Amino acid sequence: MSREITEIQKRILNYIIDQRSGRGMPPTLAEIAEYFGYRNRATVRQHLAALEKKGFIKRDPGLSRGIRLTLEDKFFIPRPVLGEVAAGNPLTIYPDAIDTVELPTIARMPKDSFLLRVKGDSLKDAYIFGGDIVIVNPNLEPKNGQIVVAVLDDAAVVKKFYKKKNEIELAPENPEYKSIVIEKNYQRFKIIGVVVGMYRSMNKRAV
Amino acid sequence: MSREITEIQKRILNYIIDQRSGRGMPPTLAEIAEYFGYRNRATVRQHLAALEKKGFIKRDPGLSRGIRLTLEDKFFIPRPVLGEVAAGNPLTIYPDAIDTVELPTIARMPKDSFLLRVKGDSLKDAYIFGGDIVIVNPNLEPKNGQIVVAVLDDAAVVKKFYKKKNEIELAPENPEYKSIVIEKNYQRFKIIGVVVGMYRSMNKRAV
DNA sequence: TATTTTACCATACAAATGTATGGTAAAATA
DNA sequence: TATTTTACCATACATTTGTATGGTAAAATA
Repeated sequence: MSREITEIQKRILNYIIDQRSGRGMPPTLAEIAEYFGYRNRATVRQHLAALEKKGFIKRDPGLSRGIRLTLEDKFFIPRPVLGEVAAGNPLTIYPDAIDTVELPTIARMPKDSFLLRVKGDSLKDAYIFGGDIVIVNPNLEPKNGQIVVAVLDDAAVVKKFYKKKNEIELAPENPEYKSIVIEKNYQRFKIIGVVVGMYRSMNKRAV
Repeated sequence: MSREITEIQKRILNYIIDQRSGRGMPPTLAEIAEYFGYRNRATVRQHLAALEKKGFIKRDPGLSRGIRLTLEDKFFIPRPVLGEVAAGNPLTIYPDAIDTVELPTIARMPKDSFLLRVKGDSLKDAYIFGGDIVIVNPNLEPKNGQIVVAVLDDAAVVKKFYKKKNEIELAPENPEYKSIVIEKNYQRFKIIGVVVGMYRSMNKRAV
């Protein structure tokens, strides 16, 4: 049995998450079927069975809208922070978790995403500061203007992404730092993921 | 017709609120009936009709668990009156349906923490902006310098909290707005909770 | 006092919702 | 190649859920 989630299953899972946070309750089988254009609910049911088997959801048999998100059981879930990512000067990502943070469940984190703690102030014009936690999705195709995490010469950077003809520009949010321009087929450069969210705890910092 | 909510109606409303925040979805008529020991759902239905008539809930006919909390909706999703918050003036959150006596009920509505979507820019110096989600803990004693959510004269404000000898100062983060000073035993003022965290989704905004 | 509201009940029905079974076809996997 | 998984379909059925109607009794109100 493959542990991987399929594309369709992922879309259904996302729809459930959206409905739950947007409308305040999980959808019914019929609602899912209608949204995806299925002609009957059994199809949905099979997808849900697959999602449950793979551990993404838990079903309450016989209960209407009885779909629970195992990822989102608690309001806060502890998650590992994989490293600190730098500001101006690139920093290495640690192989193992350096810390855990209690992430609010509304901070929707795809299963394959990970967390990084921001160091320095190169993103301060994007209102992201040292100490903030960014949520990184490694499976997204970066679009122009999005903030990405990348590895450049064995070091990690968090910058705005701009794709050009033959090169890629990584622009800082802070004008004190310069843009980095990389040739498109430069070997020692790799996009790690797209920053999809940010979390800040208020208690530690003196606001 | 009395505008007042009855004791039983209040208990049912609280049960709905608890279920929604605790289990992630509103209860069915049958679940309410079972919890309160009613032998049939028509009784529950009549109470819900009364609650809807008085403006506390909104029902979606034919939909399972189709109970929406109008209070919570207005609390979480600001209404057209938002211009006031953008201008730094307090945002009205409670409609005429609720009098000031019921305010504490709303404050203890969530079990532990709850969420507010920020509108306007009165917190921009704290780097919190419209669209951001703040996480509010109603069970914390506010300390000086912390950001609190409070109800002042039937309106909600999000400000920095400073306790003084005989008064409380609510300072905005944005210097364009003025501080609010309240006498310590002023009746129409109540702290709802302390802002403990903040979350921002990156996909929606053009960073 | 008469009327209305509140707070339950019973019964019946309709619609929504979840379940079960069996089938087809393409893609992935062993 | 044979088998399994994925991704749908159709049909039928059971249960849950919401709705409708009519009734009783106490309390509140006019």
